[in-house]
Amino acid sequence: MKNQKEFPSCKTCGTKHLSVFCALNNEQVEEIDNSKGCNFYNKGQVVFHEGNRTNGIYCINKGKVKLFQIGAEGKEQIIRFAKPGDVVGYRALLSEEPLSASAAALEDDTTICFIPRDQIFSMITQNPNFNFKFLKMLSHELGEAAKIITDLAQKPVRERLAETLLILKDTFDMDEEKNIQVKLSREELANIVGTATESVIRLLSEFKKDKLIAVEGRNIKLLNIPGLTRVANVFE
Amino acid sequence: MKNQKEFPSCKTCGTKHLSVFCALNNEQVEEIDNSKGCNFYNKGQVVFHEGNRTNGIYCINKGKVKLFQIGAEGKEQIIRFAKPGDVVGYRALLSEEPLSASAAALEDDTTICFIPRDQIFSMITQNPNFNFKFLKMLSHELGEAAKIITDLAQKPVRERLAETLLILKDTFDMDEEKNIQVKLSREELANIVGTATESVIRLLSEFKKDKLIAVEGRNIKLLNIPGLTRVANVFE
DNA sequence: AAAATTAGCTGATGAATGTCATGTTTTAAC
DNA sequence: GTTAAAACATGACATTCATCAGCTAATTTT
Repeated sequence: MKNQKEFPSCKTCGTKHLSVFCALNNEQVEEIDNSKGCNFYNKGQVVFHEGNRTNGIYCINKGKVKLFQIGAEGKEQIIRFAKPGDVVGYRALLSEEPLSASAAALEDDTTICFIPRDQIFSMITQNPNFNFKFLKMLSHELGEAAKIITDLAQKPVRERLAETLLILKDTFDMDEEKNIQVKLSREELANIVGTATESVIRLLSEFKKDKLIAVEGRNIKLLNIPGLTRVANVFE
Repeated sequence: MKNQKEFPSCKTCGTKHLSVFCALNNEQVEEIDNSKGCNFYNKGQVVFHEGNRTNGIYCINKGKVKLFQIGAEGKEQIIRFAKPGDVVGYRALLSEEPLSASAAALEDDTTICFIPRDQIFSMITQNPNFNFKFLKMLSHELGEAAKIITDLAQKPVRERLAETLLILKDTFDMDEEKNIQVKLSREELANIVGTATESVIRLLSEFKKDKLIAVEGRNIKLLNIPGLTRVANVFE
């Protein structure tokens, strides 16, 4: 029963003010809290499977999650990441389509709440602010997806890897020593960039040689962010 | 004043039942009709520019439109197409971000209505069905974008071109003789697939040699759809 | 602790595909 | 109708990058 005491409550959830749920009033938070379920995942464990139906949305309370599709040759393609306060599974719920991606925990003790469909739909209908949060989140994501499409279609692997490192930095932040606060395998990096694991390994060494980054195992330190930005060929 | 007589009315618009606007009642259609504007575009003319702000959404009444971003080397990347009944510009409006893509007419006499922001927002708030149409449209588009990302990251050019032809068929239909009902330059095809114009030219000849398609100028006839599907390596 | 598995690394090689050059055809402009 | 411009086509070549093989280091399992 050790996990029992860590079972989170929406009322005291520190991620609330960062998430879509910040649009809810106390009464509505109470309602979510009563209807939600919560699960704990170790690194690598799958939260939901691409192709299945979902009956609610998942809210990350603790830990990190990757969203990925399995492509033509059974290869994983990482589409997106989620951290505390982020929700996943909402795309499938709102489109009433099967899940377009699988989700897996990136860390041990990843804690994820599940809010059933009916609560979400009723809040969307009742609370226009909550509704607009979803419209905004979806349309923002769609814009991000379009950028990724253009980059994948036009930029070479080297630039895409540099950009991926910068995106990971923006998503998960750095500590005081400029370490990106997420640990990914070379293979996972390759599955974001859309390249082979060996190419990631070689390019990381190049970046290291050029003093753009420092690497210790899965720990990546961004030594020269303007330099990386130049490599990534990012203007805006 | 020749165009005047072709100025469309929402009340009689044949595309209404196909579009998000099918969720509106007569009174609301009337309101949209009174507030909307309408413009005519010739082939190549730009409807809106990436990076600008939008103050409403665009509804295609007649003709075809491409949505594209300009990538790193100034190269066009086509993100999506729109045909009568489709709306464009809604992503930027709902996210309150600048337009993430430009839109240009693919045919002469393309007719596009503009519905101002306030009407859209007030209908979303008033009419839950209309609201859910947008949620569904956005989340569906997001799913499509994820598929495209995985394909761009993992499939070779040959497969992507075959898949593009099949997607164009699904989007714009074929006539009785299996001609895809949209005319694109080789360069535009390249800008969907994410490849060089020369590669598209070569691969189209290969498909032609393999009796998968017939080509006459910009007219592409799909002779063997199961064959193309196999080349595209599409399962679902 | 030993064995086995997984992850990381490096070099060699070849295939896919982008680039460049050039010519031809089609379309648009005058 | 002639000229100019754009689109299409093809060959030669260069480059990027994936694949394969083999090896070492780090984890995990037994």
